[in-house]
Amino acid sequence: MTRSIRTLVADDHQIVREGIVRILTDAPNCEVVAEAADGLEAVEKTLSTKPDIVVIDLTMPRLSGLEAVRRIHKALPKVRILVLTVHEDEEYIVPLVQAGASGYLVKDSASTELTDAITKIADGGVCFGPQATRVLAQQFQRPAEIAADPYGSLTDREREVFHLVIEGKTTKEIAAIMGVAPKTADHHRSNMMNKLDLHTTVDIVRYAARKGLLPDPT
Amino acid sequence: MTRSIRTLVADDHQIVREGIVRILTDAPNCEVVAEAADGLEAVEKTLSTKPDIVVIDLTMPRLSGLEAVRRIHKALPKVRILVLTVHEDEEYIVPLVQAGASGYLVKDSASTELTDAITKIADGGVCFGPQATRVLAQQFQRPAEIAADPYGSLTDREREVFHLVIEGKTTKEIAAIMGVAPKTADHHRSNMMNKLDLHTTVDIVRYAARKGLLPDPT
DNA sequence: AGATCACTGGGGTAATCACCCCAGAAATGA
DNA sequence: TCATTTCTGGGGTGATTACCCCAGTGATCT
Repeated sequence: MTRSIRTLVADDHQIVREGIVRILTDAPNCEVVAEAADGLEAVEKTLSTKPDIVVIDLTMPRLSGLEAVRRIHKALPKVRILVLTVHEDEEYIVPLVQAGASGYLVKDSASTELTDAITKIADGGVCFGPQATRVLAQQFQRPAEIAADPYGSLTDREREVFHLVIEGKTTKEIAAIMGVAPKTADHHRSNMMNKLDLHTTVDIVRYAARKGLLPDPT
Repeated sequence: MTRSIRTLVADDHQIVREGIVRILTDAPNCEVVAEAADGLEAVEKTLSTKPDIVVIDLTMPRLSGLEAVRRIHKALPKVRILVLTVHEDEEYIVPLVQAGASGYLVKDSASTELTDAITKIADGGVCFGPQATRVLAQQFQRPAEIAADPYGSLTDREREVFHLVIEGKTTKEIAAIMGVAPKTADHHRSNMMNKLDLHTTVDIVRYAARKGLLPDPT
C-alpha cells in the first residue's frame, strides 16, 4: 500500500461508531480522520476534512444517511461512500447507488469484510453484498420503469397522502389538509395502496415502519 | 482489580458485536469468554461458559433480548446482565429490571461508559442512564398499579388481540383465531386501546413500531 | 359473603375504510 | 395531434372501525 486510506465514520450510536473506528484504526492501511454523529455533521465534516472514504450509517438524526450520501456525492464526487446499515432492505439499494454510494454492507458482517470493502473501494472498485448485487443486476435487466423511487413509483399527491396516513390522519382530514375533496384524497389513497400492493391501513403503517418512514411521535 | 471480569457479548450485528468485543478486550480488567449472535445462543452460551457479566442487545432474532434476560436470570441468578440497546424507550426499562437486568445502557454512549458500567456491575452495583433512573424512581413513587408490563397493563387476551391487530388481522379474523365471538374480540380491542390511550388502528401499529413489537414481515 | 376483575357475549350506531363505477381538465410526451 | 398520465371530482356499497349500552360467568381476594 502506498499511503493510508483516510476515512470518515458516521454513526449516531457512539458505541457502534467507536467500534468501527477501532476496527479501522487497527487495520494497517486505514486511518480515521473524522467522526460524525448525524447526517448533517457527516456532510459538514466531509466537506472540511475531505476523506477518501465515508463510512456512513443509514438511520441517523437530523439528516438521513440517504440524503447525506446525496449531498456528499454532489459536493465532492471524488469521495467514495460505503453505506453501513442494519437494513437488508432491498428497496434502499437502488436509490443509494443512484445517490452515489460505492458500497453497501450490512452491519452483520465480519470486520475483515469491512476492511476488505474499504480497500476495494479505495482502489476504485465497488463493494456490495450478494443480495445487493442481485438486486442491482435485476434492476439492469429491467427496462428502468419499476426501478427508482424509495417508495414505489408514487406520484406527488399519492406520496403526500401516504405520509398523512401514517401520521394518523383520516381521509377526511387528509382532504382538508391537501385542500381537495374527500373523494380525491380517497382516490389517491386507493391508487397508492394499489401501487404498493397494500390492502389495509395496518399494511400501510407496517410498510412505513419497515422502510423507516414513520414520523417521530411528536 | 483482582482478576479479569469474564464477559459474554450478545448482538446479532457482527460488526457491532466485534466493536464491543474490541472495546472490552482493550479494557485492562475485562475479558470476553464468548459471543452470541441471537437470544437463544446467548442463553445457551451463558449456561455453558458461566460468565460474570452478559452484555446483551435487545433486538435479536430467535429470542428477544428481554426473554433471554429472563431465562438467564432464572437459570443463573448470579450472572449479572447489562442491556445494551438503541431504544431509549422507557417502557422497556421496568420489565427489563424485573427480568433481572442490572444495567441499561444506550448504544449512544462512550466506550468508557461501557467499561465503567461493567466495572460497577461486577462490583455488585447497578448502572442505568439518567433517563432510566428517573423512570425507575417514578415507578417506586407510584403505588404499583401503572407500573409493570412491557405493554401497558394489558390482560392476556388484550395482549393477544394487540399482536393480532399489528399482524394485520381484522376483528373478525382475530375472533376466529382466538375462538371467541367477534363481539368479544372487539371488546378486548377496545379495552386494549383505552389502556394504551390509542384511538385508531394507525395509532396501534405506530405504538407497536415504537416499542419494537412489530413482527417480521414473514 | 361480598367485592373486584377478567372473560364472555349481545344490541346498536356513526364514522371510516376499501373498493367499484364514472368523467372532465391539464400537462406531458410520442 | 393523439395518447398517456395526473389530478380532480362524483355516486355507490359492503366491510370494518371505534365506541356506547347491557349482563352472566368464574376466579381471586379480603
